[in-house]
Amino acid sequence: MTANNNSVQKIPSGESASQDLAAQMSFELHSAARLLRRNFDRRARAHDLSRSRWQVLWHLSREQGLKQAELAELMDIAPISLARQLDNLQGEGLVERRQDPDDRRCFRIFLTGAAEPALQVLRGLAHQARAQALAGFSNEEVIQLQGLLSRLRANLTREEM
Amino acid sequence: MTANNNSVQKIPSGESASQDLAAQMSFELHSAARLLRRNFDRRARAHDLSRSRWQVLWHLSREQGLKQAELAELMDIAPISLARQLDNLQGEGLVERRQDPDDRRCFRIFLTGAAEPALQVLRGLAHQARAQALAGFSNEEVIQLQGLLSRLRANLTREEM
DNA sequence: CGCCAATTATAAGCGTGCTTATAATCTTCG
DNA sequence: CGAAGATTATAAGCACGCTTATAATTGGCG
Repeated sequence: MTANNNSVQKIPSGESASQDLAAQMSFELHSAARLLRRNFDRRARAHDLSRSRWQVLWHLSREQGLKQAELAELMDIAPISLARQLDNLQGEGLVERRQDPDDRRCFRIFLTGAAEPALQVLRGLAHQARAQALAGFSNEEVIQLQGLLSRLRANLTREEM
Repeated sequence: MTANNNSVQKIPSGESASQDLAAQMSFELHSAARLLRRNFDRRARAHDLSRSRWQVLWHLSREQGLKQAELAELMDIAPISLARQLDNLQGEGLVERRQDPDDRRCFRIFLTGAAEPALQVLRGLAHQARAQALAGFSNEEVIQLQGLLSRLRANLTREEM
């Protein structure tokens, strides 16, 4: 029952080489994303902002007045995940839920004035994190990376299969 | 106290345009990584494999006999996070901890024979997920993406600042 | 030798995402 | 109108990462 197989079979064909490349890329992607997140988190913690908080604030700073479901969709998380974050942020007075006058089921989400200082800090932190991440990248390379990721994302987004 | 500021100030300078680009790229990176993960998870769930499980198995299939701390380092997660996964995997008989003869503090981690079928499934799933993600990508583009991500990762890895 | 710092694994508890289920409300259509 | 189904928010409970703290062991150094 302890018969482990140590032989790491390297299949030599071209097909598998391309697979190996893709696997390595996936790993890089995963890893890069986590490092970026972690890097930002580390900076943010000193300012009492945590990951989910800044994500919500960042999206709200781009567009306010959405209902929760819409915002969640935009952020690409489940509505319930957002609800809890909003509970916290509302508790701290950074956002507010306003009743939609036309539909009593839903709220519209807005930043409060108290959020502005946090947003200022946020922008600074994001700037720092990206400066480190993209050190040595030309503007063109950033565009290139953005384009490739965007295509990859589109591939995965459309009809789940 | 509800004085929210709806004006989304678009600062027009070139410096900020480049910042905006970088911000967009960060979002894409984050998003692409999550979608890839989620896509794989969705496929894997049907086979009773969960994310952390396959990550551990995948790394082990590349190198066995590491101690937990080393494996965790390789996987870029905290040792304690790995410990819980190994508890589960060991409970299912897919991996085993062998006492290191020279250092009674640590274990060496190995796959058992029972892990092989899971690995087979895993490779198939990974193949599918990547095929979807990289649809329409040339081999060169994958290499390009891999290279850019690798540089980004290196930037974030070295000395935490 | 004997003590102190480092290393290894683990425990406790938190944050944040998810799935699944529920209550309230809206919309549609017989 | 009124019942059925969709939509919106929320609740309960799980998965898995993290930080911080603890126990066992090792290794170095007075």
